[in-house]
Amino acid sequence: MASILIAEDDADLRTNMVDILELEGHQVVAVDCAEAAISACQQHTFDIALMDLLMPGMTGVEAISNLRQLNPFIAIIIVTAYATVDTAVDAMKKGADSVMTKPFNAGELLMGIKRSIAEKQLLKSAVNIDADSVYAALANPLRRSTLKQLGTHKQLKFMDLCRLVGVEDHTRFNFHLRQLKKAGLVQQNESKVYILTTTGQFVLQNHNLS
Amino acid sequence: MASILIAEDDADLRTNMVDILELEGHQVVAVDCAEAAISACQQHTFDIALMDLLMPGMTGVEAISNLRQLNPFIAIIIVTAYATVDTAVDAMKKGADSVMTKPFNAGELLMGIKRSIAEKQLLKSAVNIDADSVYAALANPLRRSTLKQLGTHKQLKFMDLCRLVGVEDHTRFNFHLRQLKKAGLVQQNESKVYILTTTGQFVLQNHNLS
DNA sequence: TTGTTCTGATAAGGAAACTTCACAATAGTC
DNA sequence: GACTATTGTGAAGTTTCCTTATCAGAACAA
Repeated sequence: MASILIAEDDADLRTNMVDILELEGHQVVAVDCAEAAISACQQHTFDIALMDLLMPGMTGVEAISNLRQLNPFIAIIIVTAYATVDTAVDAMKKGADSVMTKPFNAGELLMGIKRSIAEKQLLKSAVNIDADSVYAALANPLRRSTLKQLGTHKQLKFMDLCRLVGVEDHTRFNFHLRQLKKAGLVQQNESKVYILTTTGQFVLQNHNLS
Repeated sequence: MASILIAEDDADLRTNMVDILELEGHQVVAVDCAEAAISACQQHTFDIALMDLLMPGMTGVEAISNLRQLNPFIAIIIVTAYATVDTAVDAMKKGADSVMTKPFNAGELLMGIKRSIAEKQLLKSAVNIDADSVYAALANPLRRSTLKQLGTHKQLKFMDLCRLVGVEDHTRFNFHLRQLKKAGLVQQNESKVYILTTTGQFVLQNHNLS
């Protein structure tokens, strides 16, 4: 199913995790420290990395930036016995996708894996958008403003949108609106009202347009 | 100092927090539910929102998307007595900037505020970049590739960079490199080697270029 | 030295983006 | 029906972006 990397210095727990995940049909590579995880990531692109927090050498959290540099789309789950709210928050701030507390049973492990895959799936689909046309569309402040207005007002008629953005020449605005449509960020619903597409919503959320 | 919004249904704790923060010179607005916090955010732009998790009506986490839509740069701290690792991770996934556990003393509260301000400061400085030129620069796949290569190799000479990106015509590549320089994403150090600027590094981290 | 590669400036021409103007079709209003 | 605001299309024209070609100084090897 998924390609999973495990970094865990406790040999017993490690083999246990490998067994659980392989039994479920996942392809697993297990190592005993963060440095080995990084080099493993250089040779194979994993879907998920389960990183123990405390290991000899680098911690799991410290390795996050390295792993993500090698593979931007890897889901990183920090696993630790000594999880407090503070350590969990810190791990998330540093770029972890989730935090699991030891001990956990097989069901909890598989559930965590499943959820991470589902969450990454959203991002994967958003990456399939045409970066060229999206960036070109965002290069214009008028179009960024249009996207933002559509984000707040959800659905708007042509002239209302035009006035909100502050363009007096409607035909000029029409040009930019068509550019947004062509880039796949904006669409018209059945009653001709303009709304954001799903990619448009994604872009709006992730790009902090200014 | 900072403009802070507090949403907390426990009246005693609320006035206590207000006292602590006002004593430190902050400007504080306090409300008793998430809905009131949202409407307060419509009338004033706060730097920080301290949101209780469990309140009558909407939870603090549920309000996050509303608050952030009204003010993309607000730092949202979820405050709760019943914080587990799971609830903290969930809050972070939903867009919280940090999670604090009750009870806390004045020092912990002020420290949390201070840290959030510092972290947001980084983002604020990155927002000062000229969005027009940055997006225009990113609109070209050759330039995105150049940025990525500079991100991994840290510093590169002109021809090495040119070959890595896969352009045979160096003068054409030179054009795009200059565009990147003009957009403030790339610079040359004292020995003429090309490196990313801080804004370049920021863009590379936050934009998941494809 | 001579030649070669690296690094870059400049100018010309084409392609794409953007604006503006002119003109319709439609819908709603009196 | 007459009138107006809305929602477009299409064709100039202008500006900006991008490519290509030419040349030239600097670094470096033989």
